[in-house]
Amino acid sequence: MNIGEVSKKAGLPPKTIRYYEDIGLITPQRGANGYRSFRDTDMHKLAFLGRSRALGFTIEDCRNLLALWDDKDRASANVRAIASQHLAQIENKISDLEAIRDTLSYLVRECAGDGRPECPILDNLENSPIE
Amino acid sequence: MNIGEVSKKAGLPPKTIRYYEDIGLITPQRGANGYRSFRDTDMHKLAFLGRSRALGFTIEDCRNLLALWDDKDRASANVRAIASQHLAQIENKISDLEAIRDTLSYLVRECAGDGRPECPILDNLENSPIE
DNA sequence: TATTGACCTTCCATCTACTAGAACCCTTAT
DNA sequence: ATAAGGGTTCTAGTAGATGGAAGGTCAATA
Repeated sequence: MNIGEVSKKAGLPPKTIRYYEDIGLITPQRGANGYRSFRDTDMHKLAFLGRSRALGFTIEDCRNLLALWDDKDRASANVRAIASQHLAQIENKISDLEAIRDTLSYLVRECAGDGRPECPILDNLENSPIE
Repeated sequence: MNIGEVSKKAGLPPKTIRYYEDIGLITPQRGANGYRSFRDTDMHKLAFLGRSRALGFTIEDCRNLLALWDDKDRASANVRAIASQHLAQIENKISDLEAIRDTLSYLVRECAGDGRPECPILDNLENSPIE
């Protein structure tokens, strides 16, 4: 399989696939013409990577998850540790964003948004936080 | 005021302040010794930038907000447009993260997390999404 | 056979918003 | 004189790709 076909099947752009090879996540073989030649295992890895990245795992997490996936003697505890650490970070990020959202939506509500210069949003950014 | 003092007052690292000068957000004067010499307006701008960034506005948004702040003939509609666009992005990001959080927390709950190799997390990453 | 067009290759640059570090200058106190 | 603690510039690196240029390959057609 050439990169274009793999790209369609895995749902990843060719550039991304080449990048993943660059950083050692996959190691496709090469044909006589120099083209990358992907086997099924490469495809599966790419699909795995696509889903891991879609869940927000970092590349390094993906690398570790991929290694655990390959290791049939793994302990699921190791997988779970990575996932729950990531989950905790997601939850923190959600809280942060919710706080920002609350402030922003309050300010947007307060702002007349017309032709006049008075603006609670700028007032807030100029002075200390609301509360 | 030298950069160290401004750094403490504005709550921004000196490196960041120099970077903000580099990209043209502030233009402090220089003393005879080559040191940056910050005036009150620079301080206010930096504080403004600190709060804008804390609300997640991009540097380009900050640049525009700063220009509107300076413009006493501004229309608050322009400020509100920037803020509500940003708010919409925040809300989208929150939704995305919540979906990820739900998937992850389900998978983490399902995984035994012991010494055995069986792992619903890896199973999910290997195959299609849960649902 | 020549050529077109769709593929593939590598390499370098760019993006965001800083941050780390090296090498060096200035000021003040001892 | 020298040492500490400022300040300066410069380059390079971070994460995770993405864009574009310059060129090689392949299958089909005129």
